[in-house]
Amino acid sequence: MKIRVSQSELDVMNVLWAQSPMAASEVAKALEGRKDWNIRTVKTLLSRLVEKGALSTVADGRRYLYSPILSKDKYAARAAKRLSDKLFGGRAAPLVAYLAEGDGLSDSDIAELEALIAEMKK
Amino acid sequence: MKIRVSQSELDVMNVLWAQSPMAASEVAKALEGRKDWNIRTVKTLLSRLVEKGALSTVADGRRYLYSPILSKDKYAARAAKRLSDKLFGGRAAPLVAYLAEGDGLSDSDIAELEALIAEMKK
DNA sequence: CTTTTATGACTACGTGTGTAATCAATAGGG
DNA sequence: CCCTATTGATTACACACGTAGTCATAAAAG
Repeated sequence: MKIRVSQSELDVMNVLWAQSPMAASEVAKALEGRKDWNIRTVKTLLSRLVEKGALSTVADGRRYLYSPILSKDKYAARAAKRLSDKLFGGRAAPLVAYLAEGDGLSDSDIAELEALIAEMKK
Repeated sequence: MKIRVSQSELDVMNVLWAQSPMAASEVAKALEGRKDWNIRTVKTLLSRLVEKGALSTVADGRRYLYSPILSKDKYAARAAKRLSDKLFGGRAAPLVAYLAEGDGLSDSDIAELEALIAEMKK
Protein backbone atom coordinates (compact mmCIF):
# COMPACT_ATOMS: atom_id res chain seq x y z
CA MET A 1 0.00 0.00 0.00
CA LYS A 2 2.44 2.57 -1.28
CA ILE A 3 0.75 5.89 -1.89
CA ARG A 4 2.92 8.44 -3.57
CA VAL A 5 1.83 12.05 -3.08
CA SER A 6 3.38 14.72 -5.27
CA GLN A 7 4.34 18.20 -4.10
CA SER A 8 1.23 19.90 -5.41
CA GLU A 9 -0.96 17.11 -4.17
CA LEU A 10 0.56 17.63 -0.77
CA ASP A 11 -0.75 21.18 -0.71
CA VAL A 12 -4.21 19.78 -1.24
CA MET A 13 -3.75 17.13 1.42
CA ASN A 14 -2.67 19.80 3.87
CA VAL A 15 -5.95 21.60 3.44
CA LEU A 16 -7.89 18.45 4.11
CA TRP A 17 -5.69 17.45 7.01
CA ALA A 18 -6.55 20.75 8.59
CA GLN A 19 -10.26 20.29 8.04
CA SER A 20 -12.44 17.67 6.44
CA PRO A 21 -14.63 16.68 4.78
CA MET A 22 -14.64 19.49 2.28
CA ALA A 23 -15.98 20.08 -1.22
CA ALA A 24 -13.68 20.86 -4.13
CA SER A 25 -14.72 24.48 -4.23
CA GLU A 26 -13.96 24.86 -0.54
CA VAL A 27 -10.52 23.34 -0.96
CA ALA A 28 -9.89 25.76 -3.80
CA LYS A 29 -10.98 28.63 -1.64
CA ALA A 30 -8.70 27.52 1.17
CA LEU A 31 -5.74 27.52 -1.20
CA GLU A 32 -6.47 30.94 -2.63
CA GLY A 33 -3.65 33.36 -2.09
CA ARG A 34 -1.03 30.75 -1.33
CA LYS A 35 -1.54 28.98 -4.62
CA ASP A 36 -2.60 30.64 -7.80
CA TRP A 37 -4.50 27.67 -9.11
CA ASN A 38 -7.52 27.43 -11.31
CA ILE A 39 -10.36 25.52 -9.71
CA ARG A 40 -9.88 22.90 -12.43
CA THR A 41 -6.37 22.31 -11.26
CA VAL A 42 -7.56 21.71 -7.73
CA LYS A 43 -10.15 19.28 -9.00
CA THR A 44 -7.59 17.39 -11.01
CA LEU A 45 -5.41 17.02 -7.94
CA LEU A 46 -8.36 15.88 -5.87
CA SER A 47 -9.28 13.27 -8.45
CA ARG A 48 -5.77 11.97 -8.64
CA LEU A 49 -5.61 11.71 -4.88
CA VAL A 50 -8.85 9.76 -4.82
CA GLU A 51 -7.47 7.47 -7.51
CA LYS A 52 -4.36 6.89 -5.46
CA GLY A 53 -6.38 6.05 -2.41
CA ALA A 54 -5.18 9.04 -0.42
CA LEU A 55 -8.65 10.57 -0.22
CA SER A 56 -12.13 9.19 0.14
CA THR A 57 -15.34 10.77 -1.06
CA VAL A 58 -18.90 10.96 0.12
CA ALA A 59 -21.57 12.12 -2.25
CA ASP A 60 -23.28 15.32 -1.19
CA GLY A 61 -25.97 15.87 -3.75
CA ARG A 62 -24.32 16.47 -7.07
CA ARG A 63 -20.87 16.92 -5.63
CA TYR A 64 -18.36 15.11 -3.43
CA LEU A 65 -16.99 15.82 -0.04
CA TYR A 66 -13.39 14.76 0.30
CA SER A 67 -11.65 13.36 3.36
CA PRO A 68 -8.13 12.05 3.90
CA ILE A 69 -7.56 8.32 4.09
CA LEU A 70 -3.82 8.72 4.32
CA SER A 71 -3.25 10.43 7.65
CA LYS A 72 -0.87 13.31 8.08
CA ASP A 73 0.86 11.36 10.81
CA LYS A 74 1.54 8.40 8.59
CA TYR A 75 2.62 10.53 5.68
CA ALA A 76 4.86 12.72 7.82
CA ALA A 77 6.53 9.78 9.48
CA ARG A 78 7.27 8.18 6.15
CA ALA A 79 8.49 11.38 4.55
CA ALA A 80 10.75 12.19 7.47
CA LYS A 81 12.16 8.70 7.48
CA ARG A 82 12.73 8.67 3.76
CA LEU A 83 14.60 11.94 3.92
CA SER A 84 16.83 10.95 6.79
CA ASP A 85 17.50 7.55 5.24
CA LYS A 86 18.50 9.02 1.92
CA LEU A 87 20.67 11.75 3.32
CA PHE A 88 21.94 10.65 6.68
CA GLY A 89 21.69 6.92 6.83
CA GLY A 90 18.68 7.18 9.08
CA ARG A 91 20.23 9.39 11.76
CA ALA A 92 18.01 12.21 12.92
CA ALA A 93 20.49 14.55 14.49
CA PRO A 94 22.07 15.82 11.29
CA LEU A 95 18.65 16.52 9.93
CA VAL A 96 17.82 18.69 12.88
CA ALA A 97 21.21 20.30 12.62
CA TYR A 98 20.48 21.28 9.07
CA LEU A 99 17.16 22.72 10.02
CA ALA A 100 18.78 24.71 12.76
CA GLU A 101 21.45 25.99 10.44
CA GLY A 102 19.04 27.12 7.78
CA ASP A 103 17.27 29.93 9.54
CA GLY A 104 17.46 29.04 13.15
CA LEU A 105 14.93 27.32 15.29
CA SER A 106 12.96 29.52 17.59
CA ASP A 107 13.42 29.34 21.33
CA SER A 108 10.13 27.57 21.64
CA ASP A 109 11.26 25.05 19.05
CA ILE A 110 14.30 24.36 21.12
CA ALA A 111 12.29 24.03 24.28
CA GLU A 112 9.99 21.65 22.52
CA LEU A 113 12.88 19.55 21.36
CA GLU A 114 14.29 19.44 24.85
CA ALA A 115 11.04 18.17 26.24
CA LEU A 116 10.86 15.64 23.48
CA ILE A 117 14.31 14.36 24.23
CA ALA A 118 13.63 14.15 27.92
CA GLU A 119 10.63 12.07 27.02
CA MET A 120 12.64 9.79 24.78
CA LYS A 121 15.28 9.17 27.38
CA LYS A 122 12.84 7.45 29.62
CA MET B 1 19.24 29.14 -8.80
CA LYS B 2 16.76 26.44 -7.99
CA ILE B 3 18.18 23.00 -8.64
CA ARG B 4 15.71 20.21 -8.43
CA VAL B 5 17.21 16.76 -7.85
CA SER B 6 15.01 13.73 -8.35
CA GLN B 7 15.08 10.59 -6.21
CA SER B 8 17.26 8.57 -8.58
CA GLU B 9 19.51 11.52 -9.21
CA LEU B 10 19.96 11.78 -5.47
CA ASP B 11 21.42 8.29 -5.38
CA VAL B 12 24.00 9.45 -7.87
CA MET B 13 24.72 12.63 -5.93
CA ASN B 14 25.27 10.58 -2.81
CA VAL B 15 28.03 8.63 -4.49
CA LEU B 16 29.79 11.80 -5.56
CA TRP B 17 29.26 13.47 -2.21
CA ALA B 18 31.09 10.54 -0.67
CA GLN B 19 33.93 10.80 -3.15
CA SER B 20 34.78 12.94 -6.12
CA PRO B 21 35.75 13.50 -8.83
CA MET B 22 34.73 10.22 -10.35
CA ALA B 23 34.17 8.88 -13.85
CA ALA B 24 30.78 7.57 -14.98
CA SER B 25 31.94 3.97 -14.87
CA GLU B 26 33.20 4.41 -11.31
CA VAL B 27 29.90 5.89 -10.21
CA ALA B 28 28.13 2.94 -11.79
CA LYS B 29 30.43 0.55 -9.96
CA ALA B 30 29.79 2.32 -6.67
CA LEU B 31 26.05 1.88 -7.14
CA GLU B 32 26.26 -1.79 -8.02
CA GLY B 33 24.33 -3.96 -5.64
CA ARG B 34 22.23 -1.20 -4.20
CA LYS B 35 20.85 -0.19 -7.56
CA ASP B 36 20.32 -2.51 -10.45
CA TRP B 37 21.01 0.06 -13.09
CA ASN B 38 22.45 -0.22 -16.53
CA ILE B 39 25.54 1.91 -17.03
CA ARG B 40 23.53 3.92 -19.58
CA THR B 41 21.05 4.82 -16.91
CA VAL B 42 23.80 6.11 -14.67
CA LYS B 43 25.18 8.15 -17.54
CA THR B 44 21.79 9.67 -18.28
CA LEU B 45 21.42 10.70 -14.67
CA LEU B 46 24.90 12.19 -14.65
CA SER B 47 24.16 14.18 -17.80
CA ARG B 48 20.91 15.47 -16.40
CA LEU B 49 22.66 16.54 -13.23
CA VAL B 50 25.30 18.38 -15.23
CA GLU B 51 22.54 20.08 -17.23
CA LYS B 52 20.87 21.14 -14.02
CA GLY B 53 24.08 22.57 -12.68
CA ALA B 54 24.32 20.10 -9.81
CA LEU B 55 27.54 18.56 -11.12
CA SER B 56 30.59 19.90 -12.89
CA THR B 57 32.87 18.01 -15.22
CA VAL B 58 36.54 17.99 -16.03
CA ALA B 59 37.74 16.28 -19.16
CA ASP B 60 40.02 13.35 -18.52
CA GLY B 61 41.09 12.20 -21.93
CA ARG B 62 38.05 10.99 -23.75
CA ARG B 63 35.84 10.94 -20.69
CA TYR B 64 34.66 13.23 -17.91
CA LEU B 65 35.27 13.28 -14.23
CA TYR B 66 32.24 14.46 -12.30
CA SER B 67 32.18 16.52 -9.12
CA PRO B 68 29.31 18.02 -7.12
CA ILE B 69 28.61 21.71 -7.41
CA LEU B 70 25.55 21.46 -5.22
CA SER B 71 26.90 20.50 -1.81
CA LYS B 72 25.29 17.86 0.33
CA ASP B 73 25.03 20.42 3.10
CA LYS B 74 23.12 22.84 0.99
CA TYR B 75 20.88 20.21 -0.47
CA ALA B 76 20.17 18.63 2.91
CA ALA B 77 19.36 21.94 4.51
CA ARG B 78 16.94 22.81 1.77
CA ALA B 79 15.29 19.41 1.72
CA ALA B 80 14.88 19.39 5.49
CA LYS B 81 13.47 22.87 5.45
CA ARG B 82 11.10 22.12 2.64
CA LEU B 83 9.78 19.08 4.45
CA SER B 84 9.27 20.82 7.75
CA ASP B 85 7.72 23.83 6.05
CA LYS B 86 5.31 21.72 4.10
CA LEU B 87 4.29 19.50 6.96
CA PHE B 88 4.84 21.37 10.17
CA GLY B 89 4.87 25.03 9.37
CA GLY B 90 8.61 25.10 9.75
CA ARG B 91 8.78 23.64 13.24
CA ALA B 92 11.44 21.02 13.73
CA ALA B 93 10.23 19.27 16.82
CA PRO B 94 7.35 17.40 15.22
CA LEU B 95 9.65 16.22 12.50
CA VAL B 96 11.97 14.73 15.06
CA ALA B 97 9.03 13.29 16.89
CA TYR B 98 7.93 11.50 13.76
CA LEU B 99 11.37 10.12 13.21
CA ALA B 100 11.48 8.92 16.78
CA GLU B 101 8.10 7.32 16.49
CA GLY B 102 8.92 5.46 13.31
CA ASP B 103 11.57 3.08 14.53
CA GLY B 104 13.08 4.83 17.48
CA LEU B 105 16.21 6.85 17.57
CA SER B 106 19.23 5.12 19.00
CA ASP B 107 20.73 6.21 22.30
CA SER B 108 23.59 7.80 20.44
CA ASP B 109 21.13 9.71 18.28
CA ILE B 110 19.53 11.06 21.38
CA ALA B 111 22.86 11.98 22.90
CA GLU B 112 23.78 13.75 19.70
CA LEU B 113 20.56 15.69 19.72
CA GLU B 114 21.12 16.71 23.31
CA ALA B 115 24.52 18.06 22.50
CA LEU B 116 23.10 19.87 19.53
CA ILE B 117 20.44 21.50 21.62
CA ALA B 118 22.90 22.53 24.27
CA GLU B 119 24.86 24.16 21.49
CA MET B 120 21.83 25.96 20.13
CA LYS B 121 20.86 27.34 23.50
CA LYS B 122 23.98 29.40 23.66
C1' DC C 1 45.43 -2.55 -39.35
C1' DT C 2 41.10 -4.63 -37.67
C1' DT C 3 38.01 -5.83 -34.09
C1' DT C 4 36.23 -4.95 -29.67
C1' DT C 5 35.15 -1.94 -26.01
C1' DA C 6 34.26 2.25 -23.55
C1' DT C 7 32.47 6.83 -23.81
C1' DG C 8 29.71 10.98 -24.57
C1' DA C 9 25.76 12.70 -27.45
C1' DC C 10 21.38 12.03 -28.86
C1' DT C 11 17.08 9.63 -28.97
C1' DA C 12 13.24 6.84 -27.05
C1' DC C 13 9.33 5.77 -24.60
C1' DG C 14 6.08 4.86 -20.91
C1' DT C 15 4.52 7.08 -16.67
C1' DG C 16 4.11 11.03 -13.45
C1' DT C 17 3.18 15.91 -12.71
C1' DG C 18 1.64 20.68 -13.21
C1' DT C 19 -1.71 23.06 -15.08
C1' DA C 20 -5.52 23.36 -17.17
C1' DA C 21 -9.73 23.01 -21.12
C1' DT C 22 -13.87 20.73 -22.81
C1' DC C 23 -18.13 18.25 -22.05
C1' DA C 24 -22.35 16.81 -20.16
C1' DA C 25 -25.48 17.22 -16.60
C1' DT C 26 -27.69 19.65 -13.05
C1' DA C 27 -29.05 23.15 -9.83
C1' DG C 28 -30.04 27.77 -8.97
C1' DG C 29 -31.25 32.76 -10.40
C1' DG C 30 -34.31 35.39 -12.62
C1' DC D 1 -39.01 27.76 -18.11
C1' DC D 2 -34.48 29.48 -19.75
C1' DC D 3 -29.71 30.96 -18.93
C1' DT D 4 -25.81 30.62 -16.23
C1' DA D 5 -22.79 28.81 -12.84
C1' DT D 6 -21.16 24.61 -10.71
C1' DT D 7 -19.60 19.96 -10.66
C1' DG D 8 -17.55 15.50 -11.84
C1' DA D 9 -15.66 13.09 -15.94
C1' DT D 10 -12.77 13.03 -19.65
C1' DT D 11 -9.11 14.84 -22.33
C1' DA D 12 -4.91 17.71 -23.25
C1' DC D 13 -0.34 18.80 -23.34
C1' DA D 14 4.34 20.12 -22.16
C1' DC D 15 7.93 18.91 -19.25
C1' DA D 16 10.10 15.76 -15.63
C1' DC D 17 11.61 11.15 -14.52
C1' DG D 18 13.03 6.24 -14.75
C1' DT D 19 15.20 3.44 -17.55
C1' DA D 20 17.40 2.53 -21.20
C1' DG D 21 18.89 1.99 -26.72
C1' DT D 22 21.51 3.80 -30.79
C1' DC D 23 25.33 6.17 -32.92
C1' DA D 24 29.71 7.93 -33.78
C1' DT D 25 34.20 7.82 -32.19
C1' DA D 26 38.30 6.83 -30.03
C1' DA D 27 41.16 3.85 -27.46
C1' DA D 28 42.76 -0.57 -26.55
C1' DA D 29 43.57 -5.33 -27.74
C1' DG D 30 45.20 -8.50 -30.76
